[in-house]
Parts: sequence; C-alpha cells; structure tokens
Amino acid sequence: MNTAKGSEAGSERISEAEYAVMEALWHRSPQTAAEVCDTVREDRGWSMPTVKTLLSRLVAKGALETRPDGRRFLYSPLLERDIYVGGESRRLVQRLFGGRAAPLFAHLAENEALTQDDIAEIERLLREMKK
Amino acid sequence: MNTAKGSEAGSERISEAEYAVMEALWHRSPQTAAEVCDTVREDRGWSMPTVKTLLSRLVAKGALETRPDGRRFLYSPLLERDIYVGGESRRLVQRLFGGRAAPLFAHLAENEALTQDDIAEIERLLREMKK
DNA sequence: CAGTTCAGATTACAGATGTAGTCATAACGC
DNA sequence: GCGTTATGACTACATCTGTAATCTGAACTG
Repeated sequence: MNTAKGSEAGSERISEAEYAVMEALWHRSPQTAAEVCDTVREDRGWSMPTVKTLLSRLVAKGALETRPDGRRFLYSPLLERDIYVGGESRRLVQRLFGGRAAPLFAHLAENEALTQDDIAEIERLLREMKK
Repeated sequence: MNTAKGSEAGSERISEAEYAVMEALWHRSPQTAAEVCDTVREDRGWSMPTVKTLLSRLVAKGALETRPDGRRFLYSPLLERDIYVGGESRRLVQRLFGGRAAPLFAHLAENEALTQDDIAEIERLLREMKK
C-alpha cells in the first residue's frame, strides 16, 4: 500500500539538504545509511542523525526506497535524477522566464556562465534537433 | 545605517511567495501596498495582510525600499530583476549540472521545453557571441 | 472635537526545513 | 546469557515560509 498522496515518485518537493543525500545515491546505489553519511559528510559535514533524518524524509516523500539487508537498510533512489533535474529546470524556466528558455540562455550567456565547450555542445544539439 | 548583514541587496534568499510580490514591483514601481495587493491578488488570491507581511519581509531583506508618501509608503525594488534572475539561474546550473549550462540545455530540449522561437533566438545569440 | 477608516506594525500559527539528540531493539563478542 | 554496539525510530527545536488576524495611531468626515 503506497502513501497514496501524490502517487508519483517525487511529487513532493525535495529540499536542498535532501538533494545532497539524493546526489550520493544517484552516484551509487544501493547504499547503507552509514555509507551515505560518510559520503555526504565530506561536503556538508553533517552528523549521522542528520543524514538519517534526511533519508527518512526522502523515504516518506517517496523519493527513496529501502530494502532490508540483515538488520539494516539499503537505500536506492526511486525518483530518477533525470526526472528530478528536468522538473527543477522546467520549474525555474517557468517561474523566471514565463516558460521561455531563450531568455535563460541569454542570461547565462551574458554572465559568462557559458564555456566554449558549452557553446559547442549546444550547437551540436541544435544541429541534431534540426534533423 | 544599513542592515550590515550581507550588505548587498538580495544577499538574503527570496522565497517563492515573496518573488510574486517582487514581480509586481518589477513590472511597475513605485506602488503602494494596496496597489501591489490588487495586482498580486489576481494570480494568487492572497489577503491584504498577507501581502503586507511579504512586503515587510522583503524590506527587511533589503530587496525593497520604501519612501514615505503622506501617511503611506511607496515600495520600489532595490534588488534588480536581472540580478535576481541571473543569480537564481546560476544557482540552478551550479546545483544540478555542476555549473555546466549545456546539460541544462539538453534537458530542456529533451522535454520539448524549447519552442521554435526559442531555438531561433538561441541560434541568433550564438551567432552574435561568435563575433 | 469624536467617530470612522485606512495603513503600517505587531502577533499568530501551522507546516517545512536544517540540524541533531535520545530511545529501543536486535545482533554480536565473550 | 550479558554487556556492548550498531541501526532505525522517535523526539526536539530553532528558523523560514505561507497565510492571516488584530492592534495602533494618524487622517479624514461630519
């Protein structure tokens, strides 16, 4: 029986701290809480209980799934990184630019947030889309 | 004497509800609280006190500035839209794509979040950057 | 001058978030 | 079998956010 609220994995919003935990599991999964904690501690310096809390909240939100492994749990993402990242990107474009991607692009260009590689890659994507 | 915390306009994070208020004032300024309320009520349906609270918080955060006008206040943005939008865009690209803009673009392209107009505009921008 | 009214200030309060301590319980060493 | 330890569950708590009611004081009206 699923939580029945929202029904889709990731329908609930994931906070920034939670995102850090997701990252660890997107990078490699499944992992135990202790492993995730080790990974995450490097960048964020959180204590074990903190990471545990975030893991629980993510499970409650349906973004992670657990599988018992002896006396502990193995955590894996239910919400895929692509889905999440796509959603967040669209949210931002929607909110800040009324859904138009071009102004976002213009902003990044202006702020020199685009590397030469980015530009080359984007050109390649554009050529591909034309076909 | 300035608030001395963060010192730059907009160093404090602006929430989503607050953003709606900023939008109204970026669109036209200065405006009175009542005017902002009227504008914002259309999309969000908030009560007057709610908008007042958001205005106060934005003033406290240094994102808005007030000028007395008789017995009331006129509000204007201190934080410019461009600065805000640029910051948010960079934050997202940083967080989700390690600072690379190309993957963001790829995501938008995949999800058909790019209109024909967007594509044409981006091509134009690219040509311009080449010069 | 007293009553009404409008605007900002103060207070409220539930839910989310960041951050973490404590509890209970099951396994493992001795 | 019993103490130690690891692990998930529960509890905690300050802050931020969304949403709003109430208070207070100044201005306008009659």
